[in-house]
Amino acid sequence: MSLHIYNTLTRRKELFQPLNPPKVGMYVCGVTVYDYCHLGHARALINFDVIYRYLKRKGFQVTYVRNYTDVDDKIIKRAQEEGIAWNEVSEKYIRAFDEDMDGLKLERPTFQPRATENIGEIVKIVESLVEKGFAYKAGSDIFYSVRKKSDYGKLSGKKIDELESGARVEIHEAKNDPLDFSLWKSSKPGEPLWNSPWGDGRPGWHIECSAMSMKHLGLTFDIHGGGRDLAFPHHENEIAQSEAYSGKPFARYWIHNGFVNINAEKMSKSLGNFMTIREILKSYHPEVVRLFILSAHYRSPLDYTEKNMQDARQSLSRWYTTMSRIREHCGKEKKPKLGGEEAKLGEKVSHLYADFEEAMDDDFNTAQVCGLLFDLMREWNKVLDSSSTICSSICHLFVDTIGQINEVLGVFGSDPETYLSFERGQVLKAAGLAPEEIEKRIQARNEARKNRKWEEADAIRKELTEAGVQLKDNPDGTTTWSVG
RNA sequence: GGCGCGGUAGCCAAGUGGUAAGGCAAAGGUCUGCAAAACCUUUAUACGUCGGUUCAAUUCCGACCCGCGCCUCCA
Repeated sequence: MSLHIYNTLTRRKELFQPLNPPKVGMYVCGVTVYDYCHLGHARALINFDVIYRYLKRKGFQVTYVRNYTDVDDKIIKRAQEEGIAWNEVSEKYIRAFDEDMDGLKLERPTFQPRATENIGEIVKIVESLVEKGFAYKAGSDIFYSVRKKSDYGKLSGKKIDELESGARVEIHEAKNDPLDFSLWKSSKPGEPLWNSPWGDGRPGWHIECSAMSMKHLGLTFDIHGGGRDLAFPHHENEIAQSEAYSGKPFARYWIHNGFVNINAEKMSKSLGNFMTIREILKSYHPEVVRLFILSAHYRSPLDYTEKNMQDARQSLSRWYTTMSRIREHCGKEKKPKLGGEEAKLGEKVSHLYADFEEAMDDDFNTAQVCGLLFDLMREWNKVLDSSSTICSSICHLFVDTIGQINEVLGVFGSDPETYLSFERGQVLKAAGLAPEEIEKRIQARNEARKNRKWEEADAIRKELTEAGVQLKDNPDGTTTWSVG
């Protein structure tokens, strides 16, 4: 099967056929750097990270561009509130964004252009739009005229007249039409400014993405993505101005991810119901965050609750516990023949990659991949429980395949011990316990057990359990502990 | 008001024109001094409601109800 992508433009899943295979150009709208990013941003970032990685895995040569919007009303407002320069604000939050990206284990895009570094390109496009009659000067501002092209609204399925009957369009007396949007804004005193044929000013919001995408990917390119909320007006306006400028189709496949909800409502800055990425990373391993996000399909709404996060954490702990068991068996001797359960497992393992690919080819169905993996986890535990020797080729094939899946999802493929000890560290830190302390308790408990003082032994165990530490009495008489 | 998306077990969540992946939670069992972990079994007469098409629909079509999103900055 080959890759099919749901295209917002056609509202259908379509076979993905790049313009110039094996090259693929992908542009994703980044963030406006005026504050810390929240989980909603993380979802978009992680989804497109996975899409980028999967396309590469499929053998495409992907040029991935994601911008920083580093000049904007909100940045200026923030700077004024804090009494600092506007670019101090943007610099600060670009750094924060980069830290969050690393925290979430995102791969860096091929290019991460900033609006302010592309003013020349922006001015050039605006000039051309004015020349061609798609844009006009009103006062010291330049506006794009939405009625100059008949297909305005094709991405979001909206019609200009219907939009205007809605009462929420901003009234700006300088505009010819309420839906016209600014390409270039004149600057007020104290605001950032660049020279232009229309006087000092700064770019409007939408034009930067047109300029930066076409600069790096060409006039027509393959994939353009972002959150659902960007489809209108941002992406719609990008299409209008870009196609008016180039006379060619702009992006061919439009991908939009769904929101992260809290109490069935969209997580957003304005509602104040958000969790920043850095807050979440204080309590959760990055892979837990990735698993939480990837366990739902990217277009579905995703509910953030503490319980759902804990579920993801627990699933991942179980996963790595099993992976740890499997690795132990990897080195063991080879058995010539496979028994019933083991043969069944071997069968599943052997087509795991194909199953993974089939799920991903179907519009990046990461939720299905998770199901696949947890199903296999049960199979493994079953075999591991019943046999002390496992055919090592199955172990190696499995670990190898998981490694490949991990390259795409950024989950499931870490060293199990590293992951589990991280989890241990977090629980211990929360409980204020040191490993040595736990060992001491275990010894005390085993002493009590030896003397058949069960009550005393159980009291110690209960104490540790309440601190989040689980004890496990092994068949060989030793006691080990784990968390979560 | 316009446009769009979605309603699957207690919860989260895939999926299919021929009677529903996976996870969590719950119950019973194996194991254990008791536990924990792991494994086994059980847990949706059925996928919002009502119609229609069909030999057959949860899956297609229509209407309706409910939720959400966009139409203003927003991932």
